[in-house]
Amino acid sequence: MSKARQQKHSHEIRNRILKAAARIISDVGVEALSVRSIAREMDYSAGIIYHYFSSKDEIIESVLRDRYNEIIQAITPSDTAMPADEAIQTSLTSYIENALRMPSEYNSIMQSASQKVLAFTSILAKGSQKIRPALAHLAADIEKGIISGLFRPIDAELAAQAIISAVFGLIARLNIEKGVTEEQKASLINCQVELIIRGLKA
Amino acid sequence: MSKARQQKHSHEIRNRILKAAARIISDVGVEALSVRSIAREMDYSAGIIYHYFSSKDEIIESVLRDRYNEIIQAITPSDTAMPADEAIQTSLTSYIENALRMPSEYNSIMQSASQKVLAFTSILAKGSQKIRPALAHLAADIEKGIISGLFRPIDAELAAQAIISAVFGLIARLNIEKGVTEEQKASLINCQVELIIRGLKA
Amino acid sequence: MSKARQQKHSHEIRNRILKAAARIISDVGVEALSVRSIAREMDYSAGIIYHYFSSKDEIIESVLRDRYNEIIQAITPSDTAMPADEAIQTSLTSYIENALRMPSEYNSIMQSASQKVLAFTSILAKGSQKIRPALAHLAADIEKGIISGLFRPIDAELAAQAIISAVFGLIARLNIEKGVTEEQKASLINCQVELIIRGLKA
Amino acid sequence: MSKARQQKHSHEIRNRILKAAARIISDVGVEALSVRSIAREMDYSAGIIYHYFSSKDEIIESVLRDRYNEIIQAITPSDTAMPADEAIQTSLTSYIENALRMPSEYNSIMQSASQKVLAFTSILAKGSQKIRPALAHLAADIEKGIISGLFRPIDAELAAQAIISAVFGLIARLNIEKGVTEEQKASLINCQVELIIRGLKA
DNA sequence: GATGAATGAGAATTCATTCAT
DNA sequence: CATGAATGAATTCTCATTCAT
Repeated sequence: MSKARQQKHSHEIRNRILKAAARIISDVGVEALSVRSIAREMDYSAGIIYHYFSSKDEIIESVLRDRYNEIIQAITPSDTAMPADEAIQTSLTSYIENALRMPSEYNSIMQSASQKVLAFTSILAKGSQKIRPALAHLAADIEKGIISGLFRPIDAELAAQAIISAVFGLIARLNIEKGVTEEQKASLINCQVELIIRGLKA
Repeated sequence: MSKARQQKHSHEIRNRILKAAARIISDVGVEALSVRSIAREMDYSAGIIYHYFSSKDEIIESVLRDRYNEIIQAITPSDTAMPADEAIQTSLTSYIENALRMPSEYNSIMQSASQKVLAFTSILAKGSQKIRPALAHLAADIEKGIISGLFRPIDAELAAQAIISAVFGLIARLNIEKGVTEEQKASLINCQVELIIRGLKA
Repeated sequence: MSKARQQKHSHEIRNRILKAAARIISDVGVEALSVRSIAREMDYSAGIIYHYFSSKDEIIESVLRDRYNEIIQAITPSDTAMPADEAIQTSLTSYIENALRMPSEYNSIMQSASQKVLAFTSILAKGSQKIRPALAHLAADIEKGIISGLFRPIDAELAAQAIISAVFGLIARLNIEKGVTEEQKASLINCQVELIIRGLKA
Repeated sequence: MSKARQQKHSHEIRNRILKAAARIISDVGVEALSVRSIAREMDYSAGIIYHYFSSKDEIIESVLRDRYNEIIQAITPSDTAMPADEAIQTSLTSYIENALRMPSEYNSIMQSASQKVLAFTSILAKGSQKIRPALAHLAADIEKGIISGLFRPIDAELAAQAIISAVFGLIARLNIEKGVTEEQKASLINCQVELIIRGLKA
């Protein structure tokens, strides 16, 4: 095999491992993920996994990072023409929808205290917007609202952090409490998003 | 030993077990709590724990329930004279302070999907205020604000649910992200609480 | 308390322990009998049991001995007027009925290889009839049959041993195989008893 | 290692596990068999056993089934020329001999009330000969005897069930009662087999 | 006489990881 | 590259027994 083909093959296997792990995490949660379960899912032996990853944690981290990126890509720079309040509402709503689509993963990601995971999930430190695009986008929208006079003057990054945390809280609880009706879910989401946006208003 | 003294002794051991469990949960989290670790912490044999509790889960549940009660007791019926916005600010702030004082426990409690734990932590279902005093108190304060004209008309229970979720989200992230300065913490809390209260205003 | 009363009391407690143990063995089998389960059943502490018995095995042995005696008392010296075949049929049938009434105990007794239990259950050694009344009675009936010309000449003790073993085998299997209908049970018993008696006939 | 060799190796280990388990069962009985004891016997770690078997029960069942098959293969369709009484005597005698060669296993098998084991040991239900070859063979021999006029008319399956139970009873007791001399053993076996065959005769 | 605390050994099972082949 | 054998430590829980009080 040529070096290129080998690398491609190697890459493929890595992906299969990640896919298998993702499926398991999605189905039964990170806690129930075992290296053997990945192997079983792939129809491979458990040992081989250590050829591609140095530990189970590395796999988990990789899966969670991917999912995280999928989820936060809902928060993107808004159409410049769109008023800030609408832009934020749109962003938050689709972020929430994304997150609710992968409950197990979202909670695993956002509740993880692992250094590796925090490396891409931490948002609260001052200046975090410099390394967290989603935070930066949200802060930018807030800033836009302030400039346009729609929102009251406020530290935009701080507000963005508080808002993302709030939204995270609602999603996390919705993912944990199983018995909530779809209708109630929608009401809660609306209520919280409205609360946030009104809270920003001048 | 007299019966009384024996009972006292028994009660003490139970407490020591709970304390040890609480310490471990606080140090390394519920996931890492094992019956053996409790025994080790107490310098006892593992078996004896089953003299006092019928299962590990019973211990966990007991610890978490206790901590939960400590934390939510911050949200109590407010002074009738106090304006609703102030009352809510006070409640939320001391709730947050309580929760930040036991980071590991708070997160364990609020992130637990166990039926036993959800039995006292679930808040999102419609009508939850009937069984959740803290939720009821918060909703009552919101209602008071609406009646007094301070707040806009809104479904008080729904708003209370959205607010508690929001606050939970911030606390949970603060507990997870270790490197946040105290100053930044305070700013975030202020910012979120203000956002919420302004969001309620008429 | 007078010495006599004390002894009486002590005797009563012993009996309560045995009763409790008997009930548990009957309900869930010897394997599932634990000292603690006895204590629970009696509403006493586990420790006290060791005041009255030196070990769990001693209790088991005592219970099994009692039950054994109840069961084999079906095999008693027959009415001298009754023909040997009838006498044996009567004996065996009521022995079987007794045994089927306490399935768990009977199997525990007869399947026990413990020295203590074998001390009263062993029947196969040559000369066992000298120490095993039931065996002696059965052998006597066989002898009677031989003398009366009803049965062929045969070593009566040996035949008695073979017969009791045969009957034990049927009972044991009936106790183990749960799905056998009452009708089938009766047929099997009849069939075996008839086989035995015809086998003895001249 | 080649695939073939590996498979062979794997097969060998499985066999070693089964052998070790069989040895322990033979020495101390099924009740005392533990996964750890197997591992100890093999000088292996306990965990590895779960590489080859999914549970302790699977091992037990496998051992018992194997032994059972070895034992009952004594009861096979008889030479058509041989008279029924001789055929049955031969069958039963070699069945007994087989069983006495593995006392502990035989008793474990026949005294087991586990569903898994009963799946191949139950014989008493009406119609069992359809699924139990040994029973069918014995019933066939009885039938042959009836047709040839050697035996009295009798429900052949029922008789076969009663007979196997009888023989089981004798074997079980012989296995339990250790002190019986070889001579006495032989006498008892002869006596019982003769009793049975005479019991069948016309 | 009676309690209940306490131990220590035992049970089955699972798992991440390593490594010879 | 890939396998599967193997380990060792971990898990919860049960139990007979002892003993101070």
